[in-house]
Amino acid sequence: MTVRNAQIAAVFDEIADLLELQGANPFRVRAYRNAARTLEAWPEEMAEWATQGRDFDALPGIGKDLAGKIGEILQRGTCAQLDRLRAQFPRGITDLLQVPGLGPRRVHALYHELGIRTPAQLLDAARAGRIRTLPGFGQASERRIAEAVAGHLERSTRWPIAHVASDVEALLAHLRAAPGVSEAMVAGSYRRRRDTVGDVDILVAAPPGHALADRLQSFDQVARVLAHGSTRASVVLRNGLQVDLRVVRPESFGAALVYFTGSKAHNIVLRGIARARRLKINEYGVYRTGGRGAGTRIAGETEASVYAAIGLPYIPPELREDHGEIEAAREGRLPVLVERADLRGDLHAHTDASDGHESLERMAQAAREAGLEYLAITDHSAGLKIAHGLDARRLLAQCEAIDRLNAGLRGITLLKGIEVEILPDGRLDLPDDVLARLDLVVGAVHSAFDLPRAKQTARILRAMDHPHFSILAHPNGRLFGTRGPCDVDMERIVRHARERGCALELNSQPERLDLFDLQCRMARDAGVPIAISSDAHRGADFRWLQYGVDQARRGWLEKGDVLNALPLGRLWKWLAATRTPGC
DNA sequence: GCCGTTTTCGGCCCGACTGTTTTCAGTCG
Repeated sequence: MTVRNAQIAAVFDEIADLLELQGANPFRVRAYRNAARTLEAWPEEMAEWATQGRDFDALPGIGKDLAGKIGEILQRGTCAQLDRLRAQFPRGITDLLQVPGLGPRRVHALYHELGIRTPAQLLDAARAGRIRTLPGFGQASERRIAEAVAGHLERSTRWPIAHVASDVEALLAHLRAAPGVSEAMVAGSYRRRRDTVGDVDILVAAPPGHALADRLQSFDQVARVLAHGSTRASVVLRNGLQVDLRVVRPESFGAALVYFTGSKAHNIVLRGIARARRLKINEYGVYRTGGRGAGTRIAGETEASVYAAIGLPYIPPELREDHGEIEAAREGRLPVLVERADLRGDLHAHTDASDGHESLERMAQAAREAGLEYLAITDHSAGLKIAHGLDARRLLAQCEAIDRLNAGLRGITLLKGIEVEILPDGRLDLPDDVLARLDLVVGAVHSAFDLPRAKQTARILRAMDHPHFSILAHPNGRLFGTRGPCDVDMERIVRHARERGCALELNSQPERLDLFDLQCRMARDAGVPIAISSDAHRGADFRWLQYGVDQARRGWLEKGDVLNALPLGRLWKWLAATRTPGC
């Protein structure tokens, strides 16, 4: 059994939870949590490091002790310390920590005073009126806990970012229209353009004493109010999304934007740099802490002023994860991130010939209106029955139709392609002589998602070895809310793509956003081009490209890393070069 | 438990809100 980084992180998180319940030194708890976050985000597997004899304490935040525990977890799947801690607490008690409003102290009290060890028992106790009897708890606490547990048991915790965009835009417009508001922006993971968000943070610049919490509550989508003070408020929208509002004076807007955009890890590093310079960063600005000028505010109106105050250039929000961006900023080697306007074409789209909803002509027109110069038509192949996939005869007929259409099109060129099924054994779903007549071949897995890692990886590697293979579509197969990613060895796939000279897709559909951000970075580092593709099934879907670009930026991609940022002439050359010689 | 431009010990980000407190602890982000 190979132990993955995510499993090591889960062990460290559970240790952290149990140490918290035990009342351990909070900084010790934080060390475990930091280690878990580092491992989750690290692009290379520690199991691989172990076979290479590399030392785990080369990871940031991992010292001798945690390095030893990583080694132990790789061998046993757990570690002695976790075993000891588990023996001291009832199984599953850490679930209680997930209930909003319950932290370690209160869970400790609930367990020791009332014997509560599960969310269901907690709900029973709250309804029976037993919680209000505990010191430090009252009737209000009891009611809120009951609501939180009931909500916790049913609520989905994250949304694809595109699913909340219309609510967010409407709410921003509602807030901006309030008198006295000079700016309103989204912060948090939404602004960092993560693929999913758990809640939405909105920041507003307005004079002190402004009744913005009331303005928030008057938004017609608000279902209930969780909290409201003079500078903060939290509400839950009708769809269950939590929105946190913060109000600051205009002169603090930049500092507050840095603060609430995060990530938390990024901010902690910024504060460390500030401390070393005898400065303090909070949501109101950057302040001197030592000498005669102590307390003087030296920055904060803009984000750039905050970064400049600690000697750094502006860092784009998508990079603020403490994944090396601060070191890069210090050394002047921040990437110049790709932008939507850099995309010259789109290399994955469907028509009504398979499961798309519009004709060739309409898709071509919509692509041109989206500012694209070329569009690859890549309908499904026959193996995907549910999508009415194309067999060789229908595909060749479509090729002829594209040739005829191209002859009359202005401002857009259609490329002849296919999204061909990668069969479970790694063969492609169409004959070689048919694939040879296409401009590009996009290969995709739509079946046998649950193959074991070695077989799934070998299946994809074999498909990539096909002489006409161009791009691997949605490489993980994740469909948010439907299925998780396939178990594949992405490092091997990236290495193989480099050796084979083919590309990986970053699928821009909001439920996919696949490649993931860290994998984009891995591909970039390996020199493998990425196609940011819409996978459009109707003309309106070209708007998804923005979400793909957002994720590409999180993966540190520059224009030069993106295949469809090439002008058409250079794309033709790339496509010709990627075909294995002799075919 | 980690770490070093205050350095191998003594720090570790910091402020707002809530509830139950009568001055603050717990939780959250």
